[in-house]
Amino acid sequence: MLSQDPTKAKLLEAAGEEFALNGFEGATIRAICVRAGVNQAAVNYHFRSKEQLYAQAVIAAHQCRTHISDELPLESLSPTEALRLYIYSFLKNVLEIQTDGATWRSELMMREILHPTEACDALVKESIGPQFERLREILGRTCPEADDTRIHVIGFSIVGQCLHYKMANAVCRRLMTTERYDQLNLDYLTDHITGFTLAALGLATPLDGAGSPGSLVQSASSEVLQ
Amino acid sequence: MLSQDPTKAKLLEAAGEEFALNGFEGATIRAICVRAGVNQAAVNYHFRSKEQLYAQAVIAAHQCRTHISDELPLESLSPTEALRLYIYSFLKNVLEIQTDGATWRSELMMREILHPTEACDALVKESIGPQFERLREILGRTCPEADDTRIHVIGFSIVGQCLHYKMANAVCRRLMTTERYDQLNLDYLTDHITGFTLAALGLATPLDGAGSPGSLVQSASSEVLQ
Amino acid sequence: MLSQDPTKAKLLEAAGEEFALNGFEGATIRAICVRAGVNQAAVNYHFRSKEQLYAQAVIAAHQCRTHISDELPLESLSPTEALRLYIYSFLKNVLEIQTDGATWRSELMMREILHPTEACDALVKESIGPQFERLREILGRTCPEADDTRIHVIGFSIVGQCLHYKMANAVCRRLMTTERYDQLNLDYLTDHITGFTLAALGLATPLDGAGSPGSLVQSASSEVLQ
Amino acid sequence: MLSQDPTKAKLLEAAGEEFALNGFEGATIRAICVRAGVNQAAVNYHFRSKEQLYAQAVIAAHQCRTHISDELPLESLSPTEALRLYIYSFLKNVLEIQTDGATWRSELMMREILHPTEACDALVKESIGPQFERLREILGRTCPEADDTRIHVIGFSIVGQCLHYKMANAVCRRLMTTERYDQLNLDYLTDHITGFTLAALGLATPLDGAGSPGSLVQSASSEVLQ
DNA sequence: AATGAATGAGCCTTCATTCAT
DNA sequence: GATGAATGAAGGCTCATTCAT
Repeated sequence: MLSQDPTKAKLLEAAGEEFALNGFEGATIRAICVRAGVNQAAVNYHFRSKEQLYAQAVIAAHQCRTHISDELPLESLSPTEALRLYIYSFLKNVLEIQTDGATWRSELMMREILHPTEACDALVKESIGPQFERLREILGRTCPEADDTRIHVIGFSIVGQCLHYKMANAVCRRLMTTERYDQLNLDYLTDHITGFTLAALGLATPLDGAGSPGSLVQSASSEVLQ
Repeated sequence: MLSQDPTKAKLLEAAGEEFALNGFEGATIRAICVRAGVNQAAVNYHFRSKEQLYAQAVIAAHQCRTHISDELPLESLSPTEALRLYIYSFLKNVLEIQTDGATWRSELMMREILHPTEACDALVKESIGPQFERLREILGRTCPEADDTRIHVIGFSIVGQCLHYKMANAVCRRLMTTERYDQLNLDYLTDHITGFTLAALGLATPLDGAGSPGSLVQSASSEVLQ
Repeated sequence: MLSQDPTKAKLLEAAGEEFALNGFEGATIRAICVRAGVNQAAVNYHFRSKEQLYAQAVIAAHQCRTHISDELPLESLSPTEALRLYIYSFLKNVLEIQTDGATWRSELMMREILHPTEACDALVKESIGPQFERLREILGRTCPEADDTRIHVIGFSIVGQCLHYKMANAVCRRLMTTERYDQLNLDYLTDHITGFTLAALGLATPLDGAGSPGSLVQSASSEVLQ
Repeated sequence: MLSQDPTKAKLLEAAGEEFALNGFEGATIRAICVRAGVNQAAVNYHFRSKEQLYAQAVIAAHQCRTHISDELPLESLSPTEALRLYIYSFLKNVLEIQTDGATWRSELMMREILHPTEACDALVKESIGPQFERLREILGRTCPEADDTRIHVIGFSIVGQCLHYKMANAVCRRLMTTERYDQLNLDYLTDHITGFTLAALGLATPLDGAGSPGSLVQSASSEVLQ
């Protein structure tokens, strides 16, 4: 999928995992090559340096992610339904409740977002940008009178709410009791963020804390946050 | 304030800046000691290891931050006003539009939040926890019917919106034109997040994008995001 | 001339330049192949190893040099004239005041002379030896009573004087002012070494420093040492 | 003598030997440290890099050499005697027929002379320059009418003759039979070069090859060239 | 209490070489 | 015959740490 060359592909995969786990400085070429099962000199042969391997790994990682735009028929839904579906899909991606259970792609992206390198441009252009564009389309339909800047900050409010559970996961866990924290599964968070947002946009009744709106999405999984 | 020992204090300050700038692995003891103007062996002498220096530096850093709870008389305000003041204060802290212009304390906290170490417990207990508790008090008054879990996720929604401009700053910048990005100063963001949140809670009219509610806080500064 | 195989020839040429410039250890196979415009594996394919490439390059290099014995009709000259012509020709070769301006062949020979490898035998046998033999013939005519050992050391005295300006060029330059150093062109050195040698052999009046003997060789060039 | 610091001194000594033996590129820091019996990281601690270690080693090496100017009372001798003594001393130094038998200092100097680095300036200024100055003083007395340039080239003729047996030793050996080469001991070469030079300067009868002038210097050694 | 010197481990990179095609 | 891919070994260097003072 990424490359016909098995060595290069193995290296990108292994590098992604190591960089996600230990960061750029913390990861070592030796560990990457051991994980990939290739010779240590292969990194400098296929990529010129550790830096370039990192950049390529980041780009390769997000190219493997499932894009929301690919799987969601947002146009055929009402804005309300589309928004809920978007948030659900975004959360699922972020919390990486996915098929293969590989959690490192999101980790790598979070690192890149917080401390951008030269790979950030490509990441935004090819992955984050199009994904955010889908959100702006939805919001454009729900808030026809908002200007472009306001559409952006509304989008950021939505994305920020979702990403918080990835970025500040450790803090969230420590701020709650274990029992309460365990309630924060995908459905609960989807309901909350969707309800919060729709109410803010005037598309639903404000939160009163009495109950949660029914979930539009049938989800068999109720995994808690990792 | 940090320590009676000048060498130790200098070391903690220098370590905080280096760790914030380069991360734990990227920062070197040599650079820290050069910055602090002390001998390289001093780190292992005063602290036992690089790890412990990092932990102490994190704790020392957030002890210097101005706590919202210290400066805001939230009890004497209406819930709406208190919330706006909280968001304003939080954003100002996060965006580090502060007196000394030292941006490294927030950087260090973001690193610790995203990749928690043993210092995370102390950070939450002594700094983030009390701060979040103030928010929960405000929310408890505005949403008397919400249970504790819901109070938490509402709090996370607020905090997540604010932190997004710190965490994903590089991405936000790339998703907008420079002109629009430059609009996102402290006042604008305070207005937006406050309005978004109040509407979600039924304390204000929903956003329609037509205009921004007037600012409760008189702010002389209109600094854009760094 | 060197080889029918164009790849092999290009490799030898490129290797000679790289080895001359950086020495055996300093030169890399990659740089040689880049310069030759061939694949990196070609060296180990055509030659067995870096060592053998070096040896072949040294031999190939001195095979391209113009031999004094080829261009000088020493037999038809008086011993005095022959000696002057030999010294002139030797100096010209050493100082590499030549047509193509390629200075690397002499460099390579100097390296081999100072730190002989297995290529030294061939170098002496095929290039230096015959050239020295011509000098011995001349000296045999001027010093008929000298034994073979003395002929050798007289020859070494002549060659040593000439080579000094190649070998210790950097030192000579630093021992003189720039103006005086610039006087040391081919004619001046030919006159000096010839006069010095002829006087030592009783074939001319001793040096008194008053002036230089007229040059037998008409030289249009007055290049200074490089 | 070089330094009070034992590690630094050991390192300079070992580095000199390794660099003399294998050249800058060929010598490895590991071998140097093994020879010096110190840790490999000591090189980067005391000197900043391999380059600077090399430069310091060259300077340190020639500072240990016995200066002709220190041991020869040239002023009390006739010019002829002084010249012979100078040549004898120079040859002894070059051929390194010395007490400790350490041949590496001359080797290192030859390398630096042929391929000068930044250490060359110091080498000329502190070691070669003063030594050559003594020769110029002697020549100034024997050739009162020669200008400065001519004094220099006469000096180069003398030094060139001597150095040839060091620089081109391998070639000399190959150009002669072993029996004849073995005749070239210190006395023989001193006699030859002195006679050759004195005759060239009109201070002795020209060479006729019949015999060698008696040696002024009583030498117990008759070592052949190494 | 504090420091210059020294160290073992490990880093990234480059080397000459070989392999599979 | 010739080459892109891959490799084991070693390179110089930097790291956090410890030692002796």
